Amino acid sequence: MARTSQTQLAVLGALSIEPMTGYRLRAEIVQTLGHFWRESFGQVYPALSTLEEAGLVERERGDERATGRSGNVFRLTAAGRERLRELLAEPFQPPTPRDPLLLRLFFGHHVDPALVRTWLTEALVGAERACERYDELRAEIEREPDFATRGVFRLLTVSAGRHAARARADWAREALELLEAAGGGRGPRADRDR
Amino acid sequence: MARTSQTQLAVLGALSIEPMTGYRLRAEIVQTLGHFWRESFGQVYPALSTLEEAGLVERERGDERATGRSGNVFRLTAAGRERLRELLAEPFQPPTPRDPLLLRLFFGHHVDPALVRTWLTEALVGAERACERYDELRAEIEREPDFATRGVFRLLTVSAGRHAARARADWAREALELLEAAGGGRGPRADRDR
DNA sequence: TCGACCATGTAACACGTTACATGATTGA
DNA sequence: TCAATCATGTAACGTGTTACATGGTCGA
Repeated sequence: MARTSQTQLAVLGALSIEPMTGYRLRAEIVQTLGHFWRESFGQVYPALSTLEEAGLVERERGDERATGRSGNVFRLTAAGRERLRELLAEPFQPPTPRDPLLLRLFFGHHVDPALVRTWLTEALVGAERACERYDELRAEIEREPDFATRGVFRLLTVSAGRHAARARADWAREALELLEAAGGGRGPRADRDR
Repeated sequence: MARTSQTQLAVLGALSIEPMTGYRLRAEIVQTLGHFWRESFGQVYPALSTLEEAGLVERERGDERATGRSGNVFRLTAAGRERLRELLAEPFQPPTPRDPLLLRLFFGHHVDPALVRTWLTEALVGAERACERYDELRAEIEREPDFATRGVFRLLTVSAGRHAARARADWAREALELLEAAGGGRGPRADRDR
């Protein structure tokens, strides 16, 4: 139940900014919420139908003939806006994430040290790049006209990403240094423990 | 395919440390990998059966009568150990996580500023507590006997959690200050935009 | 006219959680 | 003897991804 509403929350939220087609909705989610959220077409379209049945969004057909036209524009109804506020007010708990890098790293003694270094280097580079993108994003947002209303909150989500990326980069660098110091750094040496 | 192997990887990895029952396996995953991984019983038992059929793990019955005995102990076979190395060597890509707090925060202008402050305060407190737990964990690991082999890698995963928690706490504090400064800090004031 | 992109939807499948049914062992 | 904990497994459900089928529009 808490889970079901997550997609609805994202969809209602996105439509609260502007009415759009399902296709564009998905694109906006990728573009704007992309660094902390994701939805696939397979979720967006069914969600829109469900929300329509519940009277939370309205479909405006661009044209009436056959299937495959210039797109249905969905807009929030008053009930939908109310529902959005309700969902936002509901309690939520962050799920323990699954981090594939850490899972592998935990069993790092089973693999070639060079591979472990590759993992960490990739993580480092990725995190550094993410940092830069967040800085650019921040600059963009500060230039935007609607800064006073939504801008602050958007900025906060970017800042969260920035902090996380910075931390990840720092960690990866430290980890590389620590492995170097621990002496596992020289040459491939797969273990034969136990 | 990449996904299916994730659970197998976790199970094989855990069994590479020590043979155990499904129940204990799950408990170890919660305890030891808990800050970056999770598996439910509903996944662990089927995974064990699958792995057994594939000859990657062996089941040792504690006792032969009826169902519900003192438990089946599973141990890695040679093939299982090989498979673990294979899985570890396979490429992987970290999925975009879904952060329910950031999703809500992004639409924060729709809700009472006091609620937003609650969200951030909870995030701050939670992250600070996590930091402390990570520090304790580090101390524990450094005292352990098998530090030389697995210890380093375990330490790295703890350090990753520590960095992430620290970053989250810093971010939450900054966010609270920023909202305070932005003047949204005084009294409930739900928006009536658009 | 052709490819890129906009657009809609579904079906199959993979992944994961929760709840339930069942029973043994152990220590208070 | 009673509760807690160890232990096994499944069934139902919900969530989420991928691939496919289909067609419109628009600019090169």
